[in-house]
Amino acid sequence: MKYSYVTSREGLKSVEKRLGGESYIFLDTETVGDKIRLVQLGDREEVFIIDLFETVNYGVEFLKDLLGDKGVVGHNLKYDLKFLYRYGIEPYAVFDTMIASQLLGEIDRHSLQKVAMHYLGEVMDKSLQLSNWGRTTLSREQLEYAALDVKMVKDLFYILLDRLNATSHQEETLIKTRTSKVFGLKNPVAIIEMAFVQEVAKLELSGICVDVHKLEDLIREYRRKVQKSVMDFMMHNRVDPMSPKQLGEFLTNKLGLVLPKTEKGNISTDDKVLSQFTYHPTVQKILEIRAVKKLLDKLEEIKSFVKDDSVYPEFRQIGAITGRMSSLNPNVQNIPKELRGIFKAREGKVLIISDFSQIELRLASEYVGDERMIRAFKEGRDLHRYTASVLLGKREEDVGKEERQLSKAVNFGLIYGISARGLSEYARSYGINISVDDAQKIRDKFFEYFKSFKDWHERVKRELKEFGESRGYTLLGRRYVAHTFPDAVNYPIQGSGADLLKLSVLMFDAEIRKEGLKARVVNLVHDEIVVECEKDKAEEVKDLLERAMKHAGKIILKRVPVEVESVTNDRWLKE
DNA sequence: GAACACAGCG
DNA sequence: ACGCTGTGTTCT
Repeated sequence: MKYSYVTSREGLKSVEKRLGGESYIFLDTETVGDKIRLVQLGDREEVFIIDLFETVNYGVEFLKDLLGDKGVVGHNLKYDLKFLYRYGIEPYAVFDTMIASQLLGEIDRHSLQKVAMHYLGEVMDKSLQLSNWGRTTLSREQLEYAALDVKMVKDLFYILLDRLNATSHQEETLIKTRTSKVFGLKNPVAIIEMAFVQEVAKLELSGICVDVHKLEDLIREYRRKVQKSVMDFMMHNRVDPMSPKQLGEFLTNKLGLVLPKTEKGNISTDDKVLSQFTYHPTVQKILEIRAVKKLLDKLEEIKSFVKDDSVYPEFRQIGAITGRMSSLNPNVQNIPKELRGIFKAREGKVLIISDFSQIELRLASEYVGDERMIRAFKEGRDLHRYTASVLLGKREEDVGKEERQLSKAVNFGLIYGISARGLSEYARSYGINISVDDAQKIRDKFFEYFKSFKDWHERVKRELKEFGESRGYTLLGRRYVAHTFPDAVNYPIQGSGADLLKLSVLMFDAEIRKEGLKARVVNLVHDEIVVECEKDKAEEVKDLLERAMKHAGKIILKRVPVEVESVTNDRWLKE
């Protein structure tokens, strides 16, 4: 592959001449600390390696102009985009070969090395990746290495694009997007995932502001509490209450409790088990210590990642096999509700917190096409109450709190493939005692009424029996393969939820740009979007966010309406 | 360092 | 029960 090393204004001129007319180009970067050293740009035949240490300001200006109206193709572009955004460089559209490989699901690791091996049969030498990219004069080997990644991405692009387009799902609304037009991409899930790479890059750059004073106060308070309680407990019982093994033996041998076994044969001491023995003050003490300890752990996790009053979590765009994102360092998707108040809007700003109500049940009824449930949603009914009235043969207004709770379990059970035994156990944890037989009757009644769910479950069971797997697509066309019944009923629903959230964020971003407003997404939690914006724009941004979510809802769900609930607050609390 | 138990969220 | 991640203990 031909490459040239560009270190001057004249060099950039010839890059402009060569690439200026392209609608998309192949891109990679090599970075040193928080700076970009090289930006490699290529077309089908040639690679230009632009040295930003040599071309400094005018190099950056050049890239802003060049990429502003172009698509870029790269591998793991979130990484490159975060650097480019910091320089004010923003490509018009994005195609990521790593995401493409993840969507195709043919391999389970997606480094450029692995993807190139699988789709091209190429062996890549990565030994120069960690070489010194900060040295004044780069070696010939380093430049060749820098050019090679771009060549590999180019070869992969055409193959992956074809493979993604080879699926049948189409969605007119999405075919009109930048991503689709620039790359000729027609697969709707790929269209949203490619565009979403830019959203994740921005999300990671935004971070979330933390009330550090409050955080530190709470840590001090909880640490004192835990230390004292653990000391007391050990003095009295000569057992470490934080050790499940010691605790299991102690509770069985000294207190005479009959505890169930875990899968591996250990004595189970989890909260669910212990909560049945709360009449015992020692057990109560253990539960109290744990309750404080788990909060303390979470606070310390957050604190360890604070940098000038914010945390900057990493988000994995396709973190779960269903297509959901995951979050880490710190994980901001599992913050206990009572601690969310330590996250706040930055000075002069507010947070807008919007979520979809009962979204999985809505998606499930759309997915299976259950006429009765769809009608109930259209009529704006309280679904759990409605189900209870059906199951118990009562009027909706006569359904009690516990009865509604039981129906909630049944409704969720549909999505998770619950058994009669599972339902009976679940009900017990809510203080409702029903036998396995009764649970079976309730289940039967549910399926008799919501017939499409029965057909669905039977179809899935048949597929599993016959083929050992159940394959299918989410509402937007995301592929999945499941090997167990619970997976097979859960994946399409959870996956459709992921489709919906991602599309919502994209539509919000598009609207924000169109209106020339400033607002940024600071957290995403499966069915919830948290946005930060100036106080005096809060109303406008909130309306826009709700409209975007509802619009996305209409695209993903053709028959079932979605409902969105929003709160504006200076902290991450729904009050 | 891996495996397990536990616990938080949707 | 389905999907995740983090912490701590225990074992190899």
